[in-house]
Amino acid sequence: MHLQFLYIIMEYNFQEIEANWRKFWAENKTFAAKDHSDLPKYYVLDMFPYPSGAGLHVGHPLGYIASDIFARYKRAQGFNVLHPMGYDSFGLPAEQYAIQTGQHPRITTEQNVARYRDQLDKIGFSFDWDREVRTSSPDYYKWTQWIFKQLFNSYYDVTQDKAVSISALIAEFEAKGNANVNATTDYEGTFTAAEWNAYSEKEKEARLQEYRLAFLADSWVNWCPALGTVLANDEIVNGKSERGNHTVEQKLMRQWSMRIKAYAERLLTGLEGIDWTDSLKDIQRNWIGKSIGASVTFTVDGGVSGADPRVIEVFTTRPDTIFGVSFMVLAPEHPFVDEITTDEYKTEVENYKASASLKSERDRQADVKNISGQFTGAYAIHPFSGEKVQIWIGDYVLASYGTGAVMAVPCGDQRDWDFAKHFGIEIINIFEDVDIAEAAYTEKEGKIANSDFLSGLTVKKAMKRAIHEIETRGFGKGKTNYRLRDAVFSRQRYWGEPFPVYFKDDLPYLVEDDQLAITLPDVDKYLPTEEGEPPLARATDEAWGDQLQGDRMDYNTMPGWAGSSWYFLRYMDPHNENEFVSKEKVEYWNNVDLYIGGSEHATGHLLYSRFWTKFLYDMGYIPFDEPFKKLINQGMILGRSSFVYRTEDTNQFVTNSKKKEFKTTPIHVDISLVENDILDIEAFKNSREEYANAEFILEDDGTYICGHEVEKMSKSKYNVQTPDELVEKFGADTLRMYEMFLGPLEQSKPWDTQGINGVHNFLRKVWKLVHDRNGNIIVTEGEPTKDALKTLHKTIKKVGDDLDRFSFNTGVSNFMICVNELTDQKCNNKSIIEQLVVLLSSYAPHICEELWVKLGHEAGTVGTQPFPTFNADHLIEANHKYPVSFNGKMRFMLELPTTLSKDEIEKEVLAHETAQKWLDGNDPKKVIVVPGKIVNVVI
RNA sequence: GCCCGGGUGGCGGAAUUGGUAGACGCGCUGGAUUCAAAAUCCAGUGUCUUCGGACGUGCGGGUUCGAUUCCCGCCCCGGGUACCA
Repeated sequence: MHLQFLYIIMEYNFQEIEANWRKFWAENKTFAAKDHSDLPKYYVLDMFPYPSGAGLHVGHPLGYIASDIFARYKRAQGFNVLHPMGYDSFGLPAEQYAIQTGQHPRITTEQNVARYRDQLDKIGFSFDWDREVRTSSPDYYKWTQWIFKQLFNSYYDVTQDKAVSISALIAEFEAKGNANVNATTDYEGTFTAAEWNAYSEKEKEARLQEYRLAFLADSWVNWCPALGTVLANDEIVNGKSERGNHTVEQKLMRQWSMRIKAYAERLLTGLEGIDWTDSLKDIQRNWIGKSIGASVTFTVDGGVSGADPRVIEVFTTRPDTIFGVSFMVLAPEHPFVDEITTDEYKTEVENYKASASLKSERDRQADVKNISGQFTGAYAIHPFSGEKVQIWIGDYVLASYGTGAVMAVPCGDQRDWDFAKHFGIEIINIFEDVDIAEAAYTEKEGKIANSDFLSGLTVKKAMKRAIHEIETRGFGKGKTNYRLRDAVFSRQRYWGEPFPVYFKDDLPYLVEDDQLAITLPDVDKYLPTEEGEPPLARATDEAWGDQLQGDRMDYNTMPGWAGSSWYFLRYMDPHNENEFVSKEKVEYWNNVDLYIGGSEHATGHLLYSRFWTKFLYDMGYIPFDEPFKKLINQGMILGRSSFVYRTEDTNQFVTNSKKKEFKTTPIHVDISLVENDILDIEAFKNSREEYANAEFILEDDGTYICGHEVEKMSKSKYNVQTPDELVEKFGADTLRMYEMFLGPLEQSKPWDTQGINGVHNFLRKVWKLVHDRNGNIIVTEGEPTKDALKTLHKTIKKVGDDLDRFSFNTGVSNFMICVNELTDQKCNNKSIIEQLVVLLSSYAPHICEELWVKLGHEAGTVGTQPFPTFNADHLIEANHKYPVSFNGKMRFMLELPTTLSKDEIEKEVLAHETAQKWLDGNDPKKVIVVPGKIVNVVI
């Protein structure tokens, strides 16, 4: 017994080895990144986690392991690597917990961070922990507030195509009014310098708010009564809140917003220069939703009694089809509807509006197939033909997109076609030689007909000509529309960044820089006030202390994406008290070379951080305008749930193969009670009181076999695998390699612990290359064999190539092949094993550090060894084994010298007896010889 | 509907430029070792087979001496998005 225990220790005592090296790395700050270095820099970043109470499961570290291997690889290649980690520590779960328990979210967050840190440390990451950031720390959010101030103090100058200080705009207003101003704004009117200078302070500020990049506006927001807060569009899934699945309604509120629309075009074109997957770029492109076309005005016939004639503006992507317009449709909510409706149609229109408003956005979408609408009795004048066209209202036109009105071209748009057919409206065909009897013609090809000056032109030319005519005749202008909306930036929550804003006479004023950070005041409860004010309104004057200014502080807090939009910059200079990042450091580290994280952030974090980066670039604070050069989305690791089958209304469980004989309900069973699908019946009985007296119908061999299913890992499915227990059982090196071995990084794949033994055995084999059974070092000095050199260099090449293309799974395979071959060769040669250890150290750092020392080197230096150099000479072979095919089917192998010419190879092959057999006396029609590859004989 | 991915043994997956399909690992089968079990080691493992071979990468076609790989048409799965004018 005692001997056996010793024997195991001698073999590969990963627990002791890993604990020692973790301590060594921490004490020696082995992975500290140097801010000043002659080496080229490389920045490897993970999306920092929100520290939730549930801790990490095996899916979380997948990306961290990949990025860590890559960071270590880059160090070996001679780069000065920045590889930091931190916490996105503001967020709703800690606040919800505070509401339930009264515990301050700061305490909850600190506890969770400690737990995360402990879990992360166990996996042996090479993070530079001295650079840790937490978005909820005042040292950090001081600068989030500072960036907000910069946004508040800026507007977007369209002519210069960049953000500019608002003081330049004020100077222009004072000197010349807004006549020459070309800025992104919601303001459409004009004023002179004299008018501006006569404005009251309140009026001036109201006007400026319409230009600022961070601004206050009454906006329709997604209000979630259950959470007592506003949600961003991407925090809503299918009309319900992403967190908690609560109902969301529309509400008009005074909110902070970010004028991200100003950056729509640059966010789009910037995608071209960065190495992200096509699918992710597509998601962002769709989200920004650029459409090119024209805005065209139609005048309402006869006007409105006692007022100027109403002019309806529409947006169209097909100005070339303008002669196909046979009616117009307004959204039921369009402001002109009541004015233009004739007395004759008043009742019908009112009824239609009422029924449309009852339908929620969701109902409308679900009801796409049903065509509905109502004629208003009014007509508009076609700008070119002068014909009268009917004006309808219909709920297929959305008030929130474009101008809330469309010019309907039934021959060229399927929805318009359906609408016209349904209501028997005329369909004008303006396409040459196209039949539109059955459906609209939506292709952008062919020629336009029946269209005055556009007739005979191709669609492409007609578009240009149409826009030209529209502009010269004053009916409108070429225009580009974006689906992207400005982002609401305030939340009625407690656990977020307070705004550096106070109000005086209801006007917002910024807190001075030297008074930042405005820290969170304590409150008695983490809920909205009785009057529906945010939780910060509960803070007493004492709680605010000397931070209190003006009539009151801003009671909102910033959304989750505020802190995460710039955190990658703070890692470069985490302790700087005077700047968010120093110029010198941001110029050295520059943007992120490799960013790894989930694709669920495609339209949130990844868009907002690009926006802020472009803004900070415009203001001259940073030298780049894209934050993440290369992005990899790691796939999800799915859980493998186990099921037992209970027969209905009993306490009797049926084994998997017999469950069909009964009426059963599948019940999730904790995966820790199951091994290789076999249920530990005693443990199951003990797991819950209700199972104590359970009865079982077993397999014929007396076991209970569980069913299984692959699904998302979650507590409620009892399929969560934590990394901790695996590190305990197999070691961090095994876990790291196994997670990589599961499959391609980007792919979703099921978690299955069965295979982990294979990887663990691999590491034991590595250990055995250096040790005998008693733990003695057995490496030999001297020249390595040719075979060993070939094995090593083949591996150097493959592992290096695999790393360069982020194929971590095949890298692990290649290590296994290498070690299998060296074991077969009985190779214990020191020079070979040393290089293997250096190569392997990025994947399995603990064991490699240990072996490196045992091979006689200084502790902690394996990571700084240069990546082994590949030498192709070792792979040169005298012979090549040719697969010989007949008509493309492989028939036999033939080993031939690599020096042979094509003709000589052909001769040798045809002379071979097996070839003669397949030829069966016939002459080959053709023989294809690819030297060094294959031979194919065609008969 | 539209836009992206993907479909290969019992399972996870490999095949990087059109050149031996199934590397590597798991699982399974048989054997060695053991009082026994675990662990370890060895051999086998795509399907069918009359043991010659035939078939085989979602389905149907095509290009090619040769196709998992390229082209055309379809089916299924995953993700994104949607009366976006």
